[in-house]
Formats: sequence, structure tokens, C-alpha cells
Amino acid sequence: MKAHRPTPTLHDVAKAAGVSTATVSRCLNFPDQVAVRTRERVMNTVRDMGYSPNFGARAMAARRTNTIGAIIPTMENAIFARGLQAFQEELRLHGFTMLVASTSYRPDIEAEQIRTLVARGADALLLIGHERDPEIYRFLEAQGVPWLVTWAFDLDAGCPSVGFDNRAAMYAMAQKVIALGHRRLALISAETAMNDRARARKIGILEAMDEAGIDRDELHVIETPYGIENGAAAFTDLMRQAPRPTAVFCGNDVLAVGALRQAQALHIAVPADLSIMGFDDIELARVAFPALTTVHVPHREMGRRAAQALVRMVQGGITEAPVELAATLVFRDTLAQAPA
Amino acid sequence: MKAHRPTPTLHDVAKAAGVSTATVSRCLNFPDQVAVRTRERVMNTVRDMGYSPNFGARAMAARRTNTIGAIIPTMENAIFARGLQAFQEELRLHGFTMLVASTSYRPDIEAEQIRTLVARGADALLLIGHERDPEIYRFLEAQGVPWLVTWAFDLDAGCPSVGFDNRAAMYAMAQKVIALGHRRLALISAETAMNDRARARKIGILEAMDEAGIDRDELHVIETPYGIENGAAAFTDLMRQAPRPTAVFCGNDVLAVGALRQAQALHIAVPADLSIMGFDDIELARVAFPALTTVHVPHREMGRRAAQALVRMVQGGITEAPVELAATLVFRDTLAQAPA
DNA sequence: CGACATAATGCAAGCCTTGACATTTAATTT
DNA sequence: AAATTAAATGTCAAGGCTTGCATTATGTCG
Repeated sequence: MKAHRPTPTLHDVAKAAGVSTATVSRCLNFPDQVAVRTRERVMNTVRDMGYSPNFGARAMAARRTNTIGAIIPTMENAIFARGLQAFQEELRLHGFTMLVASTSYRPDIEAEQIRTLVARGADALLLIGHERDPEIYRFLEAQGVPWLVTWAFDLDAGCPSVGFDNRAAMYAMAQKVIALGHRRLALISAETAMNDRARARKIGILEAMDEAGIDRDELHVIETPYGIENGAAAFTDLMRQAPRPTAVFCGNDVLAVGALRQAQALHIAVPADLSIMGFDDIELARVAFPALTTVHVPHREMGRRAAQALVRMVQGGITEAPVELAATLVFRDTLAQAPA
Repeated sequence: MKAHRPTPTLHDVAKAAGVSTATVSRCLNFPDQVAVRTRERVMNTVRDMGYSPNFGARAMAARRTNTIGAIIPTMENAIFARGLQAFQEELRLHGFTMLVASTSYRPDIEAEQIRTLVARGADALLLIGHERDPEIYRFLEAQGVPWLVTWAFDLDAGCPSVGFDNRAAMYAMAQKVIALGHRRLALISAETAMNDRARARKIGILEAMDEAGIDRDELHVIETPYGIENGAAAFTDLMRQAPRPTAVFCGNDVLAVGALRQAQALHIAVPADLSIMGFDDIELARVAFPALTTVHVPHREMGRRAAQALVRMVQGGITEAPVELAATLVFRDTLAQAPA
């Protein structure tokens, strides 16, 4: 007899329902192992007593938490937000809950967050991109925590992933741009230091230039952090040089919208005098004026399938084969023939 | 001697370092209760063995998980994404991790998710808005899980909250619009059924109309789900009636941008012929053309302070007094004098 | 009706850490 | 040097659930 009606335990429920704790546990976890009559009685008791299993005890006994962690650069970027939403929705369908941590694009914070989520009992981890200290992969290995890479696809990395080929997508876009007569090119890129996606996108452009016989020096690159204002500032810098580029690639749509707005402010006609291309196809791209030509990334599908793969990895203990999704070009109103 | 180098336990570390488990535990949790020499030895052992505390055992013994849950309608909406980002950043500073669940604006899913996050060991919960089945509050009470409401502020609700007064903000905006001569008003609102924020915003407009002696029937209201397309469709509906409204309030910026684009498509000059007002002040509002007049919501500060308050509630066991933040009007280019 | 197969349930051993309390060691004072 | 106090460390029970295995109930078939 405790003092103030403590939260009931499995034991209490079992006693009240006149069964063993094992039976109550099974009612909750494997209902069809229990006879219907018994099950109904137990479930009613559970409801009546307002029983809710103790998380710690459960995690300890079962050695899993039904929790999957996602570690992303930031939630503010619509691209991750949408993928994450789909990821969580799919996780829910399978009875898993999502832990989220963000890194602000900083490798040190990412490493810390990975350890934190593992310590918090994440059964598996969603990571963005391949590039990180090998030590981290060793850690995950040692802890036996399955993980999966998204927002990138690189068969050579030889790890489970659900993503798309950043290089190929940007390569296709650059081909198209070059075919429209553009020769003086520029790229406003996210910082490439520890960002394999940004680097792959840049490489895609360079390879298309190689192929068209354009000197790589013709690509003027500015790296800048995420943000509309940063895109605008980078664009201003770009326009200071002579001769000006006629086509400006952007590492993502947010930078592209910044560039686009700045072009308007500088009275540069888009796409008549200058073309601007984004990457990601977030809502902003459609709403921008003129509507942005960009690369469509299947965020939602990526999130959904990543969730499915991770759930399988947790439940089956097996490793999933990499899945490549298609990123497609979306031609709107910011790309045109190079000016004469 | 186990077979394949199992993950070391506290016991293993203690033995290896030649101390008791309690000392190792203290090194990890309360370092300054342990002599420096001992601590260093222990911490080295921890590092060498790659020890990481077992989450379940820890949760069980400590009766807390250092995890706080956030339950929001959707991550795709930039408004929540930004607030959530700030929330998580602040949580991290205090050593807490964030669990996220989304409800798609559905009360039944919200109830389920609240139970799920509690079952997953959330030490406290962040909720959006006040309105929900009283049963849920009883459940949280019974489970002893502290919670806090954000994105709304209502002193009468008498519960811990960090938010702003939706009604007052919209009231201020409506006053301004009416002062500019607008009399035929419209509102494209999110669905108000189980959404106290949307309802409060609508009431704010109605109260301003009362005050100005405008009949409440002069406000034509359309409710629609979230989304640019929905905003556009609602706007089209609105324009079918005669006489047309001269000012269209929107429940959020996304709907407003949809309306704005549709106005352009219908060749209705904004703001010369018609004014459009949003709510939230997300990035989209600044980038839209013309830039959107809207209500600025202090997302980041709200998220940050909500995190601080919840951490205090978890650690101190005390209830926090409600905090009201200011939502301010941002006048850009979609509001002007009513046409003659 | 007895033997046997199968379904349902019970038993009890972990799982690993925390924290109250006890004990030992070190430092300080008299 | 003894007495006192504070700091450091140790002991050990408790915490609630899962799950392999054992046992009992139920049903079927010859």
C-alpha cells in the first residue's frame, strides 16, 4: 500500500487481472499469443488502471527502444524539413518514434550528436551525406547501431543509402545550360569543406564543362553559408567582375532566390541577360518571380524509403542495398539562351 | 568471458579501473564528487573500453531520460520548423534530446502521439495551442509529465505557456486595415474546428470590425487546409462574389502567398486594387512579390524560451508562469489604402 | 476414453544503473 | 598525537519489463 496512488506497474495489472506478468506483457506486445477472452480481460484492466509501461524497464529488458534518430544539418532548410516529415510519418506507421538532432553543418557537433542519440538509445540512425570521420563509423559499428545515408548516393561508399546522385543531377543541368550557349559560368555554392553533396554538385558542372571543351577556369565559384541574404551578397560579388557570367548555378534554392532578388535589385534581367539555376525544388522555387529553374529532389520519397529501410535493418538485423532515386530537372522561367 | 567482445558495462569499467560501480557512475554524472586522480583513471578506462552507458538501465534507475518531446502539426510548415530548430538547439545546451512527432492537424493523431511520446520516456512535452480533449490533460497529470503550450497565449487557460496573443495581433492588423478605408473584408483561414490559434485570429478581425461599426457579415470567411494551392483556390472563390472584398486577410503566410499569386494570375493589382495580409512572417513573405505585409511571430525566441521553461520544469519540478511574447506588424508592399 | 499435439499461461532469471547509506581515508584542529 | 570533520569511495537493494523454458489447459483423433 503506497501513499498517493502510484503509477501502476505490470505487476499490479497482472494481479488485478488475475494473470501473470508475462501474459500482460504478451497482451501488449504479441496480442495473438494470448487467448481472446484473456486478452480482453487484461486489456480492460490495462485501460481501467491507466497503465502505461515503464519506458526504462522496457528498453532495458527488450534491448531496444523503438526509436530512430535523425541527424540533419538544420530543420530550417525546407529540404530537410519535408524529408524529415515524410520520414517521421513512415516511422510512425511502423511503431517507431523519431529523435532529431541538428548539426548546423558542423562536423564536430554532428559527431557529438551521433554519440548523444546512440546514448539516448536510438535503435538506428539516419545520416545526411557520406563524409565524416571514420572514427564515427567505427563507433557505430562497435555499438551495433545500424545507420543509413541519405541526400546522397555513391555506390563506391559501399554503405546503406537512399539518395540521389548529386553530381549527375548537376551535370545534367550544366549540360543543358551549356547547350543554350552559356560559356561564362558561375556557381554560388554551399561550403564544400565537409559537405560531399555540395562538392559533388560542383564537380557535375566541371565535368559538363570538360566535356564541352570549356576551360574549368571559366567557372567562378563563391562559397557561402546557407541563407537568402548570403545568396544575394554572393551574387553582388559575382557581378563585380568583368566580363560577367551569363549563367549562375546555385547550390540550393535558397541561395538561388537570394541571387534572383539581387539581380532584380541590380536591374539585371533574368533570364534575358542572365540565367539562374537552383537545386532542391522547394516551395520557394515555385513562388519566386520569375519561377526558378531547378533540380527536383524527391524529398518525401527519400524520407519514406529511408524510414522503411531503417526499420527493416532494425528488425531484421540485415544491411540494406543502396537505393538510388532520380533527381529531375525542372525548367521554369530563369533559364534561357545565352545573350548574344 | 563472453564470446564476441560485448559492449562493456559499468561493472566492467569499474573492475578495469579498480573502483566500484558507484564511483564510475559518479565520474560520469557528478565529476566533481570524485578525486581528480581517480576521475582521470576512470575516464581513461571509459574511453579505452569505448564504454557508453546503457540507456534503458540508466532511464530506469534515474527515472528520467533527458528527453523532451515536441508535438507539432507538421514540420513542413516553416513556422514550426524554425521554432523547432531553436527549441532543439536550446535543449542541446542543457543536455536534453528532442523527440518529434507530427499530427497533420488531426486531434486523434495528436492524442496518440502524446501517449506515444510519454511511452517513449519523454520527460516533458511541448504542445501547440491549448485546445484538446481534457482527457489528455488528465493523462499527462496522472503520468506526472510536465508540458507547455506554445504558439498561443491565453492567460485564462491557466497553464504554462510561452506564446503570443493571436487575437490581439490580428486585431491590431485589422485596425490598421480598417483605418486605411477598407470595409469589405475577407479571411482565408486555416480550419478552425480544433485550432484555437486560427479561431483567435478570426476573432481579432471581428472585434476590430465591431469597434469600427462594421457589420460582422462584411467579413467573408473561407476555411481551407494549409498549402499554396489551397490559398490560390480560396482566393479564386472569393473573387467570384460581388462586390469583391478590398482586403483579404490570410491565416498564415503560405495561404497568403497562394492568394497573392492567384491575384496576379487574375490580373488583380496588389495592393492598388486589393490588399493581402499574411501571418507568421516566414521567409516566403519577404521573397514574395510584392513583399507580403504580415504579422511577425518570434519563432526562434519562442522555441528557445519554451525549451528553457521545460528544462526548468523537469529539473525543478515546478510549474512555470505563462510568458507572453510580442507579435508585431510588418508592413511591406501588399497593403494600401482601399481603392476609391 | 486415453494418448497426443497444440495452444495458453506461468515462472523466474536477467538486464545495468542509480542513489541512499555506510565505511574508509585524508585533512584539520586542538 | 588524538579528536573531529569533511571528502572520497564502497555496498547493495531496487527498479519494471521481457523472454526462454517449463507447465498446464484445451482440443483432436484413433
